[in-house]
Amino acid sequence: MATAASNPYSIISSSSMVHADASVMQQGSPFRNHQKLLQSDYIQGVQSNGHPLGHQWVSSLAESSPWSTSLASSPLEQQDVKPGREDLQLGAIIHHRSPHVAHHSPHANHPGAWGTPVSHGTTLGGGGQNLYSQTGFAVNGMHGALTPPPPPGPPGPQGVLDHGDVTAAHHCHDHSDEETPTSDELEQFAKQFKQRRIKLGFTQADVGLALGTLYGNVFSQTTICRFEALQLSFKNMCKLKPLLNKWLEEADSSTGSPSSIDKIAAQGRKRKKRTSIEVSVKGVLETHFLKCPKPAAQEISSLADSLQLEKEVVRVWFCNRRQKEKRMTPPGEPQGHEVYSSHGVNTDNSSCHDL
DNA sequence: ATGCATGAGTA
DNA sequence: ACTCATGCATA
Repeated sequence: MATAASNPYSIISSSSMVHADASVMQQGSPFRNHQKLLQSDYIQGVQSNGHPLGHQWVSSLAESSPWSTSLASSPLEQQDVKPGREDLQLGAIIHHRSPHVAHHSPHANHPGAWGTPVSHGTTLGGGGQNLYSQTGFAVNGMHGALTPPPPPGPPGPQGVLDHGDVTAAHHCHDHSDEETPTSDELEQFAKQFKQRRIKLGFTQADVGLALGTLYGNVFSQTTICRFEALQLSFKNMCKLKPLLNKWLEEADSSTGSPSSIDKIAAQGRKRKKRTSIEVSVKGVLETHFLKCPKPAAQEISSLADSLQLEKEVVRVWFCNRRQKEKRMTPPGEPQGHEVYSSHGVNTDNSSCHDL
């Protein structure tokens, strides 16, 4: 009975055969002062021909993540090292980094330097790809023949995005970091990255696509956004940083290397419609989360029953909640500059029994 | 920018 | 079944 409040998997067969040319890509607009009406920047899923290029990017990078291991409070979470298995995916165009095994970092970082004044209302998020089959973007707006975004004139109107070094601007950030960066470095890099990205006139989505075009790893606007906002795990940040760093160099120099056009086809995937959970229900869930972040299966069932939600929805909610809590920007807390030494995410598997 | 969702890898 | 990386769809 509880399965009534959800829609079945929406079968969207909107195979919009937009024969729109790639020139419609307006991503190269110098400046989108009009922060509105561009929610669909490139909804023209240029699928001139469905290249059945089926390949997947398995990017399972595992690096040591000295995150909360400084205060001798966390034994370890997912410390795992799998040396040497990065770009053996689809024969990527380039091979970066060397599979150095076990590079433990001295991690002089403190797990409490993650305060970052992110979340400004820049709101130039490009929006999203509304198609399940996002295929062949012929060429990116990088140095393609399309739209080299002219650098905007405004001399640094983004005052807030400026450097806000905690101590001093002394560390040379021109290192091609082969090593695990510290939290501070990541934070600093993220800020600078966003700043430069905006200056260059690229959207987060553009960057994600460019990464795919350049290195074979496509990322969505979401990921880029979360990177800039430091809303990823330390490990994840470390993984993405080199890629974004390279992109910065490329975008900056924009040397005349004809970008390789290797594109990926998309695999049709029917996704469940996003369930909207009412605020009141969310409140209940949060309350339960505080009591027990890891409820047992049966408890989830009963919870779902009382809330009239699918069990799966509740389960996923808790999973996402835990992830959110693990991220560096604690939920509900205004990203200021506060040191939080206690990441009270109890990792114990003890499920609270409350029936 | 973020909420809900998927899936690979793992315990 | 969980974690973790990632993203579609949405606010």
